[in-house]
Amino acid sequence: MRKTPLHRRLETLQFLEPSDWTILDGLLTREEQANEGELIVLENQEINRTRIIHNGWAHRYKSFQDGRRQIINLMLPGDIVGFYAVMRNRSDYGVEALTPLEMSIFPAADLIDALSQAPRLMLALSWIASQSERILDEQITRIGRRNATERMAHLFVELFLRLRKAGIEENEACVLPMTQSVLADTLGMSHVHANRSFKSLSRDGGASLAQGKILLKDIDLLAMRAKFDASYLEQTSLPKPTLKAVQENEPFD
Amino acid sequence: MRKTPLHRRLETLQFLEPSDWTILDGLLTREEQANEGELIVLENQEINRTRIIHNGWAHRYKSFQDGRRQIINLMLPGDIVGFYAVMRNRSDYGVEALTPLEMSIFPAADLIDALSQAPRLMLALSWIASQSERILDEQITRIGRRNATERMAHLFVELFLRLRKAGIEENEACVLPMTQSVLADTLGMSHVHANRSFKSLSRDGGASLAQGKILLKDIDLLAMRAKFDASYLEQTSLPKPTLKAVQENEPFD
DNA sequence: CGCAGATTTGAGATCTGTCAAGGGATGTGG
DNA sequence: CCACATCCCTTGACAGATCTCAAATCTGCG
Repeated sequence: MRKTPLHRRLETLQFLEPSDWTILDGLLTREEQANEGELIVLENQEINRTRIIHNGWAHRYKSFQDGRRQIINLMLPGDIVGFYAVMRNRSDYGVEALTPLEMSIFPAADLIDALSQAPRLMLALSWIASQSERILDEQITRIGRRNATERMAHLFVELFLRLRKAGIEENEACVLPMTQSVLADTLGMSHVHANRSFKSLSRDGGASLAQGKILLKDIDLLAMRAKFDASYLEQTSLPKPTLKAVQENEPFD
Repeated sequence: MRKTPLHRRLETLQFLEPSDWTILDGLLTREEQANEGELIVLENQEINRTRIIHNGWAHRYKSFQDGRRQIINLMLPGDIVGFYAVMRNRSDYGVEALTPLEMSIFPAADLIDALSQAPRLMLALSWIASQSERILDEQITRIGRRNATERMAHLFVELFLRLRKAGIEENEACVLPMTQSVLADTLGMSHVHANRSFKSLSRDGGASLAQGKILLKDIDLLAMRAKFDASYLEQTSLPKPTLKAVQENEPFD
């Protein structure tokens, strides 16, 4: 099995044993592709598949009857789509490809089987799940308590760092394949205001537009404008007590 | 072991076997109390305990150096605090008691042990975790794409329904133990504007104030003002394929 | 009573949204 | 190669929502 961004994220844990990798790779046998703009998951539709993104971007969104749309999270290589799919009979969100996508796909129930067999894998994938949850936390904080430019700069820095962690090269991580409307729906603002905020960032030299793509030019500058604190994304290893706990029970202090 | 709100939530699944309940109760042996205003979890501090709320309210928040604060989620009876604590060495958020609290507390690593022993329990608690994630999704959508009054009405209805699912009686579920400043920090607005929005809801008879508590008076009315769609909270049972999958492997169609 | 914290209100400043229109790039068909 | 359509970006003007500041009122409590 080739090394996917998910592999790279999990490798940094230095925690899984060969048998765990084998079980993981057992899940990643079937591939799926999608075209730009394709809907991978439909809102309010049954879901029973889990996907791992190997290449390309997608977004997870909710839409209103009156046309409003909120993008909840951007899904990057190494992210899991429908981790909890087996626990729910309907999807409360949609997922749409922002670029052509390469993914693995498997029945969500297989995940449960794999995790019951391999506690370390369970821990490792829960670690991924916990990261997604922290990213949602930060999205809430960003939208709730930051103004438009801060919000945008903050998102840019987050995306850059997430891409790096998935093993995407720095120069590739600086190109965001999204329109300003997508940006607006992610940040909870109008596309007109998103444009004004973006212009403000590009005037400073933090970002620019090239071939219809957003280019991040000065991450440090963006981080400063966003008052960025990276701690919610940092995690190089599982804490020691955890590592022990998978082998043997730990006494309660 | 007495029947806690968590028990009641899990019971509705009609899915756990006696042995699972035993393992769960094994986790819930040690109790912890907290006073109103007490900090249960400190921001940027080590965490290695998981808590189950049995009684009372708390909130999970992030704060900025300049004093801004965003409440990410309100934690109610039956909710789990620090489900992923074992996977991270530091907490990215704080948790503060909004009322006196009764909780169970145990080392986060014990959760892993319990879940490795009991796949059905793993599934059941993941189901709880997936609900929290959907609630975060909705919080993002609420803050990102709803105006102030819609936001507030929407939160009120969500809280009412969450409390009901945790087995809290309807009349008790209509009393929210939070100030308008807490409400404002939850909804990402200023406390002044929160007050104006609240007044607008109370003028219509949807809510009112009594003894410093927010009283929900007409849930249907609030739901209408919020254009509330309850699907993200609904889930009476696990889908059939899942139930099967825990016993035996399921063929991939 | 008097304090501390919570709610309420007004006024003005600021931010953000809406509407409307123009410009630029890209792709398609003639 | 041009005409045209489409999608995206950009801008201005104005309306509306929300924030900030400041002060008044209210409430529970010692």
